[in-house]
Amino acid sequence: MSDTEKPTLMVIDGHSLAFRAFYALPVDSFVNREGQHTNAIHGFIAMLINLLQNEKPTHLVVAFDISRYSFRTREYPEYKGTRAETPPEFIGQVPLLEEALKAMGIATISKEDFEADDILATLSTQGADQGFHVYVVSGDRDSIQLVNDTVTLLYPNARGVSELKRYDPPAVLERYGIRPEQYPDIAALVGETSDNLVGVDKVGEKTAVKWVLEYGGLDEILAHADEIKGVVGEKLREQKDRAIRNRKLNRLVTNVDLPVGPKDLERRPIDTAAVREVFDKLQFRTLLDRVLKIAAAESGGSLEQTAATTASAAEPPVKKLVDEELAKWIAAATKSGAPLGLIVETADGALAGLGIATADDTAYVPWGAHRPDYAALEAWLVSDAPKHLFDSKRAVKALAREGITLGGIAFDTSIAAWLLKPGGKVESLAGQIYTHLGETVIEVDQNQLVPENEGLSPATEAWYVLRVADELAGRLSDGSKKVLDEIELPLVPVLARIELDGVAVDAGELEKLNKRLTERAAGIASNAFEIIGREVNLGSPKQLQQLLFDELGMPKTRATKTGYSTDAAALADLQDLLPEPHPFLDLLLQHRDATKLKQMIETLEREIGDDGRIHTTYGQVGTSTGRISSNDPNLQNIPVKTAEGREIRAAFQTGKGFETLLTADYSQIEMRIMAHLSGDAGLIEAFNAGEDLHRFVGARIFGVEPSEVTPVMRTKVKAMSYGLAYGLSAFGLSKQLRIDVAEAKQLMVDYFTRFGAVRDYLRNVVAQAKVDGYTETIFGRRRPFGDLNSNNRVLRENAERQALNAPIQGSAADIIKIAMLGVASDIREQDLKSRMLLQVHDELVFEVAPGELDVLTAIVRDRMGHAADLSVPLDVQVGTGPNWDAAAH
DNA sequence: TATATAACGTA
DNA sequence: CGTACGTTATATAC
Repeated sequence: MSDTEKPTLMVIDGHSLAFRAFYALPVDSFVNREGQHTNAIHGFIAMLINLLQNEKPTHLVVAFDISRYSFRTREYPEYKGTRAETPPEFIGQVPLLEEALKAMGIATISKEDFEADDILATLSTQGADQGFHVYVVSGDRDSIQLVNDTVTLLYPNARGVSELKRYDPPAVLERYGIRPEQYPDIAALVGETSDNLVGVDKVGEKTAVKWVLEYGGLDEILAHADEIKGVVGEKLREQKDRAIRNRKLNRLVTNVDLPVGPKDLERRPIDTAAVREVFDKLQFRTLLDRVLKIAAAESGGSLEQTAATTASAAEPPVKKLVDEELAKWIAAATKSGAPLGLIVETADGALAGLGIATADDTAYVPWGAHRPDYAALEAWLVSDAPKHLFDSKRAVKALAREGITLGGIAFDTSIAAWLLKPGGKVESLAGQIYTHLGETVIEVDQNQLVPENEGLSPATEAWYVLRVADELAGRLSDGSKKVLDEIELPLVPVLARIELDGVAVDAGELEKLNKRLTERAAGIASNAFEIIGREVNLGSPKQLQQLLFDELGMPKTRATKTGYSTDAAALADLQDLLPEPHPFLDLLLQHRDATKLKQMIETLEREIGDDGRIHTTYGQVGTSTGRISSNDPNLQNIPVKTAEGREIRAAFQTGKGFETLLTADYSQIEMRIMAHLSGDAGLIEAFNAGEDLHRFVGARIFGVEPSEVTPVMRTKVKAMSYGLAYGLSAFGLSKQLRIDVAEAKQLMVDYFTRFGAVRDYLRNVVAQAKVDGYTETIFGRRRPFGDLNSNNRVLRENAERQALNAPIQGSAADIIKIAMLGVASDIREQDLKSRMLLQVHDELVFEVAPGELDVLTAIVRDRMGHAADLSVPLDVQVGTGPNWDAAAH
């Protein structure tokens, strides 16, 4: 058998290389979405891939230590005794690595009472005997003793595991000047710090090598110990026991009784599905590509062929269809009643074409100026015939602009992916294809004016949507499916309608306010500059820090990542710490106030459309709790607290042809949800009493009559109540109320004495989430958590507060969404002209058509008030007025 | 030219 | 050391 035909056995020391990788790669750069560190796994797999490609082992195994105890620690308890505690970030990585290896078809092995090195020694010896060429991959120098003509050691260099140095006998000779089997003698004399094996004093590598070369080996050296002169000789004679002990411990066992031999370790095929799953969990995209490539190459075909076989089918060719052909195609495609994939191609928001797909056929419909006969298509679009979409709201809007009301929205891959992983990255379709199908498609760079590559046809995209939808649907829990079907999908057209309608804004009012603020800001700035004797950029925290803390020498309050905070709270603290208030600080705050409002106004002005209205975009898939968000512009953070801020709000007005604005908001919805979820009798009574909540609670806590609750008491109780749902601490409460921690603590104690079930509930939510790994809203919306059992206190406690808050905030989000659906449905059925304009988490704003105020008010009260059946009533406050501010109550 | 940070508006 | 968002200007890294 010639050397090239020899099978190659590769045995890898799992722990030592995972550890090397751990220290070679930055911990913080490799954290998956669950907060699990993955740097060691990443480094290990990357190394392994290189080994597979370069060395092409036919037989492969990774050996792991079972624990840090072995026969060696029994014989010599100090062995490896200096090893520090395992770094917390390393914990958990080995089991995941083993999982990844399993998916890759790579055997792992471990043996009670032995170290991985002994397994390496045994298998490499057996392998050499059985005609293998053997590679030993280890970060433990003791493995050098295994090297011979058929056994090569691959040893990581100082730079980590990306490069492995190859040690064959000549390389060992060059590095150490000895034969491989002599290495343990050297190590025995010198000692091994990492194993806590102390060597002979004064003997270093050079001396040890010299002796070994002179006498042949440790036994011979000790036999001739008397001949060795000087202090080293003395030490050797004194401490020869150390060397003997070391030599005993560093001799690797070559006859460990293993359940498998080299021949059993033939590489198995890579399980691409399992690899996808594990690597997805680890978020190893690049590595996944590389492994799949190897899998493709190894399964005999080219990558393309393999991709095609792993896919359920190859992309069907795209047919461009119009008129009669299109009508026929649709008739055939819809015959079975199975859902079709639908992609609405847009150019600047306008409809440009449609891609439609069945499981094995696709069609593209151009939507140019000329569209002779699309009746069949339009009928299908409007019908209830099920359609699966990606980003359905965008599609609904584009079609609505063409006068087509899309019906049958049966699935949206964006929403489904979000429900599975709320708060996760919102992916493009190409991203979803990659993440959920593991296939790579060409993606057009949205930032490029003239794209250099052509993306998929919308028709092909529609085909992929069907496949992604199948994949996602299978992973939705029953609760999530219900949330998707009964809340999120029906909400799509409602939100689309709100966005299309927009809200009327008085640009003139905004302009006037802007002018006033501009002058004000300039005045404040020049006053401020005069006080400090120079100009600074008041909008630059950096320059402010320089001025306040360096030049003016003011006391530093809260630290930030890059220095010290100059935010409003910090400046207030600062003002208190100074012997007398510094006028600059006050001016700075006023300036911030004015410029902030100014910026907001300018943003809004830019967003006013040709119709004189602002059309925000609602984000249905961005938040981690289930709320919707608003952007371009954000209409959920329009000022309300200050008088000047409310002037901005007042610029949102009743549009032409409408009678008034109507606002409706839930009062204390989160507290009500807490009362419901906790079943706290006191809190439930508070809400049923119909009295001012904070007054009622204050009376209980302070033991007075409701009428005797002072404003200070009420403020404290209010802060406590609101803080509850956020996981507020005594420290935070004291900070907010500017009282001492002891008083805050007492307040909390008193609160929970009266409302103990609330505390029990909040505790239980977190405890349950720790077990389940997720929280659930009243309606079954889930939010997963990874850090609840983290060893990192900051991560864990953050996750705990999030878990505590999620069911409360999320249930409130569910409730207002259900209310929106109800109101929209009634408006539609009663054919009202009034319309919903805004949603601000617990508030809805409507534009009321002439004569519809009473009926709309009734609908809104009813639908909002009965959106959920809680053990406390849902109180809805309604107000009307010519503008948003005036309509508040 | 893109990304991070600090700050601040809302519920 | 209180949850959930989006937007801005400035500063920094590229």
